[in-house]
Amino acid sequence: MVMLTPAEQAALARLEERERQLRRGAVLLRERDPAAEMFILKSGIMMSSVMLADGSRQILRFHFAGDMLAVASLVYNEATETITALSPCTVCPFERSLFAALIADHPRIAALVMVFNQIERAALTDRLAALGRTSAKARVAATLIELRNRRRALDREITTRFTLGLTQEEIGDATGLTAVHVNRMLRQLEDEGMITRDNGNVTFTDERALARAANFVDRYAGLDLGWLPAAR
Amino acid sequence: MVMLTPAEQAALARLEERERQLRRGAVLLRERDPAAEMFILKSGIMMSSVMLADGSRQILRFHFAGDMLAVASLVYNEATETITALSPCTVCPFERSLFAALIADHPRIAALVMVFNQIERAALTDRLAALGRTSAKARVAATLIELRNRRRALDREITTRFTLGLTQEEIGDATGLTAVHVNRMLRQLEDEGMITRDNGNVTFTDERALARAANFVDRYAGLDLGWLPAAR
DNA sequence: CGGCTGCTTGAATAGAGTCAATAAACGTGG
DNA sequence: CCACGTTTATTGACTCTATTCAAGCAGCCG
Repeated sequence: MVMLTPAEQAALARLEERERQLRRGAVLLRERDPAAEMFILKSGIMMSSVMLADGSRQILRFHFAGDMLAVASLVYNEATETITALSPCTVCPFERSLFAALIADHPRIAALVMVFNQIERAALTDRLAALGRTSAKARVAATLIELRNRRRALDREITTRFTLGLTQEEIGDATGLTAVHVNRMLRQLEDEGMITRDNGNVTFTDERALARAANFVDRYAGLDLGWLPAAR
Repeated sequence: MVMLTPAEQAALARLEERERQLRRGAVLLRERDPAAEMFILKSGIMMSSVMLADGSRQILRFHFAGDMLAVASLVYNEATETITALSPCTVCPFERSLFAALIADHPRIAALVMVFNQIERAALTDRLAALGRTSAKARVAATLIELRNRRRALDREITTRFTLGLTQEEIGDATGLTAVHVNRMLRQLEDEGMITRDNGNVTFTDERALARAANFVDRYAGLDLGWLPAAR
């Protein structure tokens, strides 16, 4: 989408010098723990979540390969979110000071980071609107579509069938529902012919209807990167 | 908090060369309209919101003096959010190309913009958790506290009494509730002795209890800006 | 085999929405 | 300054969506 100069590529590569493996369920960073590191997610799927006073959990975001994690470490001394592996993962940790140097030296990379910030902001506000103003069924449908799309972005083989990789409780924590109600909504989507399920996999059987049920908006359409500053 | 060099200050001042006045209710930017401008909010209170297919509205964020608006114009050709004045406002419009030049020339300002992005991200995720996992009463209480705090940040006179400046319907659109239910929750907070109300003003009579009811977290505590690159 | 964890379903309950009617506040033009 | 129309606030009665509680089942792993 955007061509990077060799110098820029080399600078980015420095962020990926170290690697760390995580098993499903492993916690990369826990809310309120001191944190001065950031991470690139190299492979696998992770999530970030927060815990509320009453012990309930809200999943904020799912992370896929290529995402930059714990960017809040730039600004906060303590982690604001818990980051957990949903599948076996590889992450590349780096110091925030290294990142600071990177954006000071490479304004175009700084600009690109802002681009991703804005895309993420759009994703968060879509979820906000979904939680505030859409039905349980719509939220579950939207979650299914988002998971499929992000998986598909990394693996062109994937079309209508994919591995969910989440428990129904996790879907509930992402959508603000109970696991029980998530189950009922999945059943309803199935009964209405929009999806079928077979142990952990979901198949979209009427994607049009599912997208309609989900109030889906594609945030990667309509991107415009023409404003980026010139390479240095 | 952070000292800017004269050159940096001058560069920032260029963003505020033009001014535009808005009346309450005026729309600065409408969702899906083409947009290549950004804005600094100089005075007044605004909100950004999205409209859903069924005509319901979700308010995403309230904006106060000093906020940068429509940052998504950096990345999207069409506005992703509607931005509306909640009081008489003054905004300073500028081209996104001017902003691109600014961050290319002044890495420290680029870094500061990222800081604000992250603070905003934290605010959005707090709201996400509130919508997903807290009761109607908690959401209304949290909204009251947020409005008071942001007003107080600009006007040290304000302590426990402040002007709401929002209709109950607007509070509902921010919290994902109906206006009717917002009314009931305000009444309940009043009956329980946490607030009192007099035409459009709210007074906190038991702030401790209100903060507890709201699950409140102060996101401006724990900031750490030591990582910022050196001035150039 | 036995003990998890996750999935499924039903019945009862609670929290928030809808509908409707009234009252109060506000704004505007005469 | 007042009258009138509009928006906003308030409250009650009823409905419905999602939660809670509970029980049974399936699959997986040591």
